[in-house]
Amino acid sequence: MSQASDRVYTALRAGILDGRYGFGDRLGEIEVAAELGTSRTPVREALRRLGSEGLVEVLPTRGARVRTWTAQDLGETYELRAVLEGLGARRAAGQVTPEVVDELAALAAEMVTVDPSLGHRPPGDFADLAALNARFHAVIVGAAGSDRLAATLAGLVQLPLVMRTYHRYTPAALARSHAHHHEIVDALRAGDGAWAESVMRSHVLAARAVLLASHRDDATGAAATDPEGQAS
Amino acid sequence: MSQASDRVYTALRAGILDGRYGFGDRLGEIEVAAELGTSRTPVREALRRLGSEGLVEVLPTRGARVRTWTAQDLGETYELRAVLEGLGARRAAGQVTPEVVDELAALAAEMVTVDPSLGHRPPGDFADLAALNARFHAVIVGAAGSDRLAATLAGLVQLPLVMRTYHRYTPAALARSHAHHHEIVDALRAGDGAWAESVMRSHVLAARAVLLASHRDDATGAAATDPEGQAS
DNA sequence: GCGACCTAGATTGCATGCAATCCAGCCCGC
DNA sequence: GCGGGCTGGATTGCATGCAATCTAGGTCGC
Repeated sequence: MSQASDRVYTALRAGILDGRYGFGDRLGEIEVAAELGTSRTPVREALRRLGSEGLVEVLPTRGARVRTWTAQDLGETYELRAVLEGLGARRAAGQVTPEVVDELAALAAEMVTVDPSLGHRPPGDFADLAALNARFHAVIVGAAGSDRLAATLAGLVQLPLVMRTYHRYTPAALARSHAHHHEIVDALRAGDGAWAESVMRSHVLAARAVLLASHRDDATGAAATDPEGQAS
Repeated sequence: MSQASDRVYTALRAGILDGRYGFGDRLGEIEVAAELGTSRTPVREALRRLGSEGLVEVLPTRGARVRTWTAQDLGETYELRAVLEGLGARRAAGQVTPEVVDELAALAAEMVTVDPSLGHRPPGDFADLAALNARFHAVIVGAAGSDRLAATLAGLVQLPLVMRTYHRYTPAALARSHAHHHEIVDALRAGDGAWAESVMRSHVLAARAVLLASHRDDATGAAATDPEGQAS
């Protein structure tokens, strides 16, 4: 991990996720290399890697740009997440240990306690909620015990981080999200794969609806550049 | 596409798929570069790219090897294909044009005519059948109209090509495969997404069962190195 | 005789120079 | 005045040299 290539990859990825690089921004090899104090070679590798993950688009002989997302991209990605995370929940239901279920229950409970819309945090402070949510989903995918599934999902779950849409959730949508989390925990504890899969799909498709509605608003109104909050 | 990096990628990929490079074979940068008459730089990029697609595994400071597949890998990959191609079929059913359905029907019919088990080809000659089958699935994914789905599946459909398992299909399994193809065409023509999705999932899971059974045989008996035949 | 260390070879990772390609602006012709 | 072609600048793509790391073999010590 002390490899220069990994350092560049991590730095670029972080820069894209926290908005330091905006959509469509050009990522010149020389420019990035100078910025990170390395040569072009590791930068090239990092850019290609980010390209294969869909965070940047690399055009032959024309360099790399931070990928811009259309409403269709968002819809398709969440459709994939719905079926894949649903599969993960179904698999997890059949083999998850009580300890892991307890951990998920704790995460679901803690998410409620850090929900700004419930007055437990300053309004708009979705950082903790986003982190807990990401962990909740990661634990379930891990419990599914499929490396291939985890690898496939890895390239898909970064998108919501980029979009930072948690701050567009209405209190009602957040309450529904919490309810989904608790229901997923119950389904997993019951070992009911069909139930867990169904709720998880609903959960992701509900997030999809929020994101698409939010994106529509972005298109019509002015896009608020809120630095916090990341979506399901 | 005349880029050296692409040429190396294509050559390595072809070499892995047709068995010229066997499982676990080492792919040294210098060795491959000399073999293809280029320098190490494009070879490095091609290897990383193949690594991100799962065809080779790259270990830090230890080079790349052709990935070896466990039974679990195979099972997981086909499970993913089942839900993803199912999703593709469902989406396609809602928007496919009659012309594309006709093309699929033609492909399904032609697959029957080139099936060696039906006496229309020398025994063991699965090359045409595999090619037609790959095209059949690609057309459906294309008709789904989801770039993101297509990209995700792209990294998954290469595996059956590597495993070359068509030659392990029994005549009954092949007949079932043909029946699935025709049923998928009927479901698409009817615009019935639920039906199309269900059959497609069955189709892929049936292929999964064949592959896993075949893999078990490989483990017990001697592995026949058949150069032809590629699976669903 | 066996095991740990140490050295030598080989290979990957990084840096940098050069060639090819692309884009922008300008100039020329109509 | 306007469009097409062309040249200059900049950037990517490829090749290669050097340093860092790992593996394998041998040697020394116990």
